[in-house]
Amino acid sequence: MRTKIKDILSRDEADYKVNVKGWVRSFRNNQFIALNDGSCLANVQVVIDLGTDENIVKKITNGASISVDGSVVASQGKGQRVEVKADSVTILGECDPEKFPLQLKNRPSLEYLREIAHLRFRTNTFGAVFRVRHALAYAIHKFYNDRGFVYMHTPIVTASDAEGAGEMFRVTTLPFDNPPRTEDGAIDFKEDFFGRSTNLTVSGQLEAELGATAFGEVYTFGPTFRAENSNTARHLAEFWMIEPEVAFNDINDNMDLAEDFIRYLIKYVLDNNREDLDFLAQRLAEEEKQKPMNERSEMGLIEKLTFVVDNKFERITYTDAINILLDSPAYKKKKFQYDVKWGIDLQSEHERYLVEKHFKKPVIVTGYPKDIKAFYMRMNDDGKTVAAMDILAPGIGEIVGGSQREERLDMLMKRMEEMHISHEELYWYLDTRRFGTVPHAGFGLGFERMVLFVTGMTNIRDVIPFPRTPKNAEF
RNA sequence: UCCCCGAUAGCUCAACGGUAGAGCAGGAAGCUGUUAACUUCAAGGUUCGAGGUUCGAAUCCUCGUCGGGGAGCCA
Repeated sequence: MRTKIKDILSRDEADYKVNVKGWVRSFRNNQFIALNDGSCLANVQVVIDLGTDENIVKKITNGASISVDGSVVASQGKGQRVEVKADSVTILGECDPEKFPLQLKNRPSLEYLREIAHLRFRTNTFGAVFRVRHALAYAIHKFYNDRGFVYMHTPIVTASDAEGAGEMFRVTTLPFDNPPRTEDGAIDFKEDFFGRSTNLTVSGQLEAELGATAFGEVYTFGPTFRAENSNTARHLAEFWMIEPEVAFNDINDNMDLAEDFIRYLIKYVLDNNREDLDFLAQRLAEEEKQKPMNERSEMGLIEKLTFVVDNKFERITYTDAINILLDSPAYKKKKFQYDVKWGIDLQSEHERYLVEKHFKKPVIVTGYPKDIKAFYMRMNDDGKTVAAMDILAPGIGEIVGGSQREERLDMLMKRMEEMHISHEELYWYLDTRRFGTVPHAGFGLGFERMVLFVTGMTNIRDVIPFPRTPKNAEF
C-alpha cells in the first residue's frame, strides 16, 4: 500500500513503515534521494545505506521512478523533520541522464519548458501551477453547487455563427481538396456531416440562457475556441470559460455574483494551496528583482490575493471611466497612444491606467456604448448604453465580460436587425423571449486568466497543460 | 496581423569583423549526514536555416523559421 508524500509530511510523525513511489528529483552523496510524487510541492528525503547494491544505486538518476519500502524516521539532517529510511529500493523506470531533457539544476527557462510540455509537470513551478489550476476548477464547481446552480454542458459543435465573439474554427468531414458544390459553385454544406455548416463554439452563453429560463441558475464550464490570430501572453485558441447565467438577476446582482465568485476562488486557494502559492510568490518575487524599480509591482502575490479577498472591487460606469481618463495626468501629458473620447472602446493602456494607476484594485466598468457591445446586451433607458459589465484585473486586463441580457422581444429583434443577425437562425434564442421571458444576467470568466491572476504567472501558455496558439498544437 | 528584440555546447549565457568560452548538466575518479551536496580530471560546437558583403562573418546585409516583449481582437 503506497503512502503519498503529502501524507507523510503532513502527518509529521516518526517510526512507522511505509512504501513510497515517485520520481527522483536529486540524488546526493550516493545516499540521499529527494523524491517527489506530485502529491505536493515538497520532496521527501529517502536515505539509503552506503552498502546498497551498486546496480540499483547506478540507476537512481534524476527523473527515474522508484519504489521505496522503509520506515519514516526523525531526520538527523537539518532540512527536514522526517525522512524515509529505506529497507529496499526498486527501480520502476530508468531515466537515462544523458538523454533526459529536463535538467532541474540548470534553471531551465519557461520558454524551454514549454517545448517539453510533456515533462514540465515534473518541475516545482508547473507542479504548483497545475495543482492550483485543479483547485480552482474544483472550487468553481463547489461555489455554484453550494448555491444551487445546475451545471450545464453546452455544445462544443455549434451551427450558430451569430455570437460575434470572434473567428471560428470550422468543423467538417467534407474533403477539403474537392468539396461538393451547389449549382452556383458554392460549397454544399448539405452534404456535410451535420447537413449544415458547423463550427467549434466560441461561447456557451446563448445555450446557457436557455437553461437559465428553466432552472433559474445555471453555469457552464467548458472549452471554448477562437480562431483569432492573436499572439499575446493573454490569448489562447483553445481555452476554458465559466459562464453563469441567472434568471431574475439584473446587472447589479450580476456584479455581486461575479465579485463573490472571484473572491471565493481566491480564498479557496489561499486556504487550500498555501504551500504552492508560497512557492509561486517566491518565484514571482525573484522574477521581480530582475526588473527595473519602476516596473516592479507594489504587492507580493500573497499580499495581492489577500487584498482582493478583503476589498470590494471598484464599480464605475463607462462614462465615469472616460472622465477619469480625460482628467488624468497621463492624458494631459499626452501619454496615451490612443485618444480618449466617449464612444471609444477602452484600449489596453486605458484599462491599465484605471486598474493599475488610478484605483490599484480590480474595477468593474458598466454601461458601455451600445455600438461597441454585443446584440444581446440589455439597452439602458438612455438609448445609448447597454447593461454590460467588464471586470478588469491588475496585470491581466479583462478577466470577466458580462451583461444583463435583453429580455424584451421587440428590443432584442431590433438590435439584431441593426447588427444584421438573422431572426430565423436564432429562433430558439428568441423563443425564450416569446414564451415566459424574464430579466436575466450572466457573464464569462476566462479560466486561464483567473489561473494567471492567482498564480502570478505572466504567460497564459504556462497555465494550461498543452496550449493551443497560432502555429502551435504540439502534444 | 502590425511594431520592437532575440536565436551560440544538453540547459543558462559570454565572445570589438580576426584561434568560439564559462557555469551547470552529462562521463570518469574521489569524498561520505547530504540539502540545487562538494573536490579533481577529461570530453562536449554545421554559432537557427538559405543566400549575400568581405582577404576573413557568431558578429554586417536580405529573406525565411521559431521564440520573447508590446499592440490589435477578446476571456
